[in-house]
Amino acid sequence: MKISKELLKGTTGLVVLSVIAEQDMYGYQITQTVKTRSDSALVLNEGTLYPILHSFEKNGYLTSYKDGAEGGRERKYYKITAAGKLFLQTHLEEWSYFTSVVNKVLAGEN
Amino acid sequence: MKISKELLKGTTGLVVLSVIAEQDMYGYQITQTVKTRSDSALVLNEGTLYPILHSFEKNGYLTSYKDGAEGGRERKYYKITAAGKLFLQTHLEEWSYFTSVVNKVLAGEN
DNA sequence: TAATAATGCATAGATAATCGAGGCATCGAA
DNA sequence: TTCGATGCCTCGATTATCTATGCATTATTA
Repeated sequence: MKISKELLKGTTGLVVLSVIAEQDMYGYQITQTVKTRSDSALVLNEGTLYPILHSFEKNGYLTSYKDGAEGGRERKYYKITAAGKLFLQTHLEEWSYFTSVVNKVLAGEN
Repeated sequence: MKISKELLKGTTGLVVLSVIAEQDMYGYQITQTVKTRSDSALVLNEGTLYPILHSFEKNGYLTSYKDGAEGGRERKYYKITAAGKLFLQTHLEEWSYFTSVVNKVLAGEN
């Protein structure tokens, strides 16, 4: 199923930070991880991902370091910081609350 | 809890059509219904709502008629069409699928 | 071996949903 | 009579994301 891009707005940063929180990752790896886990329903465009990574690093939610995979080519890994974990926690709660509230409205409950 | 406006993007049309599907409503009534049901978490700005109503009417998902509440002031009511119901059904499924997929990625499942 | 696909990072202009602010009118209550 | 709530509407600004592009390396395959 194809998901309208408008629905995706606002969740991209959450998803990105969430997968990095599990383990250090580089950009391309993040796009593939998200794509695989979502059965290709969520596809992070590079034009969306890289600006987010840069802004998160600038805001102190991520740090980055270069590393080569056993003599292979160099990649830029991102690692979540304490501030990033706090930010993630806050936005996970926000996401949960948001979906419950929307579902409540859609269900016609008062 | 305050919800970031970015999260809201993409769900606004769905919410609007959903409440009108239950009963004919006028603009101001829609904002109040959504606000009440969401415990003030979702607030539809008029600058957001009215353009959506107009575009839905233009696209054939809604029709409108003027009516005065027992000699009271005139209001512009919106009514969902068959095409609107189909559109709603499709987007309800999309919303459901979207939240399940995001939750799956956030949960770290493969 | 040469072409092609996949990997990998990055930027720039265009798009579009929403916001914030404003305009205008009616109605009921203090 | 003034003010908050109701009621409809428009417009410019904001901003997350998209599409397209550029460039380099590595693996595959014809």
